Amino acid sequence: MKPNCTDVQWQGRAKCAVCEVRNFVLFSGLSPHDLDTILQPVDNLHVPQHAVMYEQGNEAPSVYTVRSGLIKLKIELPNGGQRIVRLLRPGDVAGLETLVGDRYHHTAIALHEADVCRIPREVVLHLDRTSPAVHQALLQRWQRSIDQADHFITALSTGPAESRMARLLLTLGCANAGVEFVLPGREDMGALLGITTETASRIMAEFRRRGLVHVEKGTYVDCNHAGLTRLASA
Amino acid sequence: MKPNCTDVQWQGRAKCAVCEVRNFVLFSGLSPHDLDTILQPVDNLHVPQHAVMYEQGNEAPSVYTVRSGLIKLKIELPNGGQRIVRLLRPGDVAGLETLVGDRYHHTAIALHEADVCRIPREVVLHLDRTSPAVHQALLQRWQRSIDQADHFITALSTGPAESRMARLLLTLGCANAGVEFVLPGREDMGALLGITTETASRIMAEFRRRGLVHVEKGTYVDCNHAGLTRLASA
DNA sequence: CGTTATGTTGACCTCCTTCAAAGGCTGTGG
DNA sequence: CCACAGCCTTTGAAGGAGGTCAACATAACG
Repeated sequence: MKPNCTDVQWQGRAKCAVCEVRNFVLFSGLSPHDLDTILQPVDNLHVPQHAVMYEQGNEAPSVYTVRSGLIKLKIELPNGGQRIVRLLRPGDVAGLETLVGDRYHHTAIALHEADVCRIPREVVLHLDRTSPAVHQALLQRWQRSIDQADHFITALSTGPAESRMARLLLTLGCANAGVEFVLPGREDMGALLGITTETASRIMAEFRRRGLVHVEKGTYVDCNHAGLTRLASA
Repeated sequence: MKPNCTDVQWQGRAKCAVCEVRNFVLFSGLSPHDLDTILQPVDNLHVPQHAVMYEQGNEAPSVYTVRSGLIKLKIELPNGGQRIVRLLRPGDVAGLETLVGDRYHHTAIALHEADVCRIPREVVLHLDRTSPAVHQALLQRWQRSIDQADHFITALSTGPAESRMARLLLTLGCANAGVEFVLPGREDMGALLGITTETASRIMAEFRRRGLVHVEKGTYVDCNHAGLTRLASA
């Protein structure tokens, strides 16, 4: 039996007042006092790579905000497969469906080691009612989810596999400079683009041969932004 | 020059108090008095088939609720093509992005003759702030958009074209009984599924040969629900 | 140092696109 | 009323893109 290193780990009560991405996330409109009193029940969690935050169909007691890392939201397909429908980065919110329903609609898994805050639905509902700023921020997150879903349809599910892969790399933050960014495994790429693992592998290999991407030492990726952009719009 | 029968036509001020789908749409929580006073600026519009309600990138002054008919939301692709990212039926809302931004994110076109109510963004924003019921209804519509987008990714953009087409027909309300429902043109089917018009045509022809659907006199469609369901989960 | 997941590559075949042409439906004008 | 144009749909043939199955390599991990 493996050491249980894929379990979500509790890091303690969140210290929202000093949170470095607070202005970025949901509670930018709250006063320091509100932060201390209202946000008591917020937990600060560390999510190791491949750990499951919550599962599709389960009771949904909490909303999560991403502080660092990368989270994938996937949906199980009737035929046993799976499809990733969203990628969440710092500042994004997961589990908003809890505000209008009682079940999670996706399974949330960390693609890359992440830190998240777990907020009970009641806290969010209360803030939504009492703080116009939080309310507005919520609407914005909701809209952001929609925009991202649209992007998955138009950019990652449309056209030949090669173009989609180029768009995925650009979406992941692929820049000319050797900026480190998370490169998902081939299987996840397949689930993101609606293609098979083998095809994902072939395309990545081809990109490497053509000098469109250089992968060094794991996740350190260097890529040809211009070349990928050309492919993306084909 | 054709008679301009594809322009959106003004039908007069909306009479929300007697609207037959009111309980279905946004304002189910309002008192009759509120309906009369607050909803003054709401217009009742008739949208002929193929008419454009609004266009992607344009200034977004209004939200629309669908009272009857079928609306498609499409996005222009960089390479000149287009992709339909959502289908709106009675009770659905279009243009919610106006509440957090100032541009429409899609082009909205009637797939089938429709009746809609046009509501100025300020009215919706005001009601969102003052009526908890409307506020909750708004959140639900937002979530519904997300669920539909997810459905487009998992059901209409995943797997072989034949399965996707089966899922599309089921999504459109294809039932065993000879229920009348709107059958989009082949080109729209292609834009819905991310396949070419020819492939859409071929698959529909094949479905007809196999007795999975019967099309009589235009839009009157009879289909084999069980058979389509089998294909859909393949 | 074997064992197991993950990535790569090849061969083959199916599915889908592309390009092209023909058929059918509708509206318009003679 | 018919002829014709225009649009949508259907169908064909050919080529390419991607799926499938299988073998192998590489890397992670006990």
